[in-house]
Amino acid sequence: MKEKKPVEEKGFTELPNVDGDVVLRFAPNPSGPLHIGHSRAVILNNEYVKRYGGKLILRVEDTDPRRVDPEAYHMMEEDLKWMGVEWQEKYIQSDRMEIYYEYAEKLIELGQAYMCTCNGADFKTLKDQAKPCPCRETSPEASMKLWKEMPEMDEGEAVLRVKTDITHKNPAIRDWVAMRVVNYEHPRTGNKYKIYPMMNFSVTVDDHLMGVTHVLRGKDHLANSEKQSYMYNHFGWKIPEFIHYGRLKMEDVALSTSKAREGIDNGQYLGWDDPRLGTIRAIARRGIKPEAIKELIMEIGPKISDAVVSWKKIYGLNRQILEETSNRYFLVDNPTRVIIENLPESEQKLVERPLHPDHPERGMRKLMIEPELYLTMEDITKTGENGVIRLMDGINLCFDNGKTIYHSSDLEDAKKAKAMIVQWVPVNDAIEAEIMMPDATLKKGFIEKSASKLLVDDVVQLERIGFARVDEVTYTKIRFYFAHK
RNA sequence: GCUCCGUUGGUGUAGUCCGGCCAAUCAUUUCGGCCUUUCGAGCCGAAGACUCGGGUUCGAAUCCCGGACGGAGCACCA
Repeated sequence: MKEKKPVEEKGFTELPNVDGDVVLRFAPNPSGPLHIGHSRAVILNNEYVKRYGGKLILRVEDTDPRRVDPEAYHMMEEDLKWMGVEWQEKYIQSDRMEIYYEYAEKLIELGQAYMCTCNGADFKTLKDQAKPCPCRETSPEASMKLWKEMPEMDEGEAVLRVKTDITHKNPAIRDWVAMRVVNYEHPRTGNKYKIYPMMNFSVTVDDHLMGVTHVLRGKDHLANSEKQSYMYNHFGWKIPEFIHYGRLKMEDVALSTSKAREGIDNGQYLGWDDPRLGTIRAIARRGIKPEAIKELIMEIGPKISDAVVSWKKIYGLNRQILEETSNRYFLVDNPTRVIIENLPESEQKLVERPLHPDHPERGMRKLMIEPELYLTMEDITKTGENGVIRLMDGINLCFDNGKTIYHSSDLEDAKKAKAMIVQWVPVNDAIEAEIMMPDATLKKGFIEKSASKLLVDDVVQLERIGFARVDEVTYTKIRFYFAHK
């Protein structure tokens, strides 16, 4: 038995200022299914909760009705479950509108938020010069009055702003928007609400109310963390630890949800689980195991610099898992049917090969050497007219003028002739098979009979081809999704 | 342009806070060899890095200054 490698912790460093249990949250915007870029936040949060104890909150941030895909709510949960993530509490922000209104009013009363009726461009001009707009002087009473009138307003007529420091050296931080009017039907709440909180506002209220101790978020939120700090201070709330991780980029994969959606809509991609996409469901369908993703993220950790991950890296991690669990089968792709002219009766024998070379206890596969066999076209071509080819655990063949001729049966003969040793499938009981490749091309061929026992989601190693996940099994055909070599 | 942040082999990481034990860790990758009737695994070996320039210091990957490169933000998105 091989020893299982210990889980490398590497970049998975300690969280700062942990005092007992931690409360963490994963807070996605429901705009589509999760992709591998999300896995950094997902895995890190989940693993830190496991390490320190405490709880993980799933919070769906759907406060922009225009950016909500109703399908995403359940797709995201499916993806999280596939990744083995367990959350103890779940909130949906569109259920919490009244809470946000309540805190907006409190902030107005504190004089730390004001209704601003400037148009965006005017405000920006002033802001960029570190000058307050006239609305900043609005009294809490007057702001409150305007706030109450806000549901009657149109988009853009007024916003609620949180006071920060109008001279802050980073213009992005200056007096940010907390609430705005949105005239758009929300997939969950319909037209019940017109005033929606901005992410910075709802996040701050929720993180405080939910007792979040550590906020793990992408470094694109660096400025937001600073914006939010002002609001924490206005309320006298304790600021959680903010940890910003860098972006996770995948080689050759467009991760953006909007681009994927576009491609799906125009028929370029097969769906959210198209093998070319970087979505969690696409990766899952290809037979990548959640443990491989977890190990990847654990190695990268929560550091702020970006990480560029190659598929090879993921394949390597996945292979360590699959190698142990995957049974072996012969599949012949791009098949050519050969008829062996002079196959001796004595050589028409049963060949047995283990399902897994390291685990004989899993049993054997049985294939009959018969005159009619499928071989891969490329193997025949490479062998050529003068070469010898060996059927794995079987016999040696050569080709002459388009004919296939029995050569010998001893392995030594094959070695002497420098024969390729190839997989083969008897025509007699071959099962039709196809493999969906990572570039979404389809390979067709035949697989040996013993594969008929395979079940959907099994991952096997197709000898000399690579690892593949069983995607669909029918009476006449087995479809695989290719994982990697 | 402005504001912030980052930069260790092909890739990912350790080390950077608290300078010396770092001629730099581990993994993956690539290339050899052994083993093996596939691939993979295993074993052995090899390749390959501190962004650059100054400064401080007896001594710098580590501290300071400057440049380069890269990234993020500069929304009534999250």
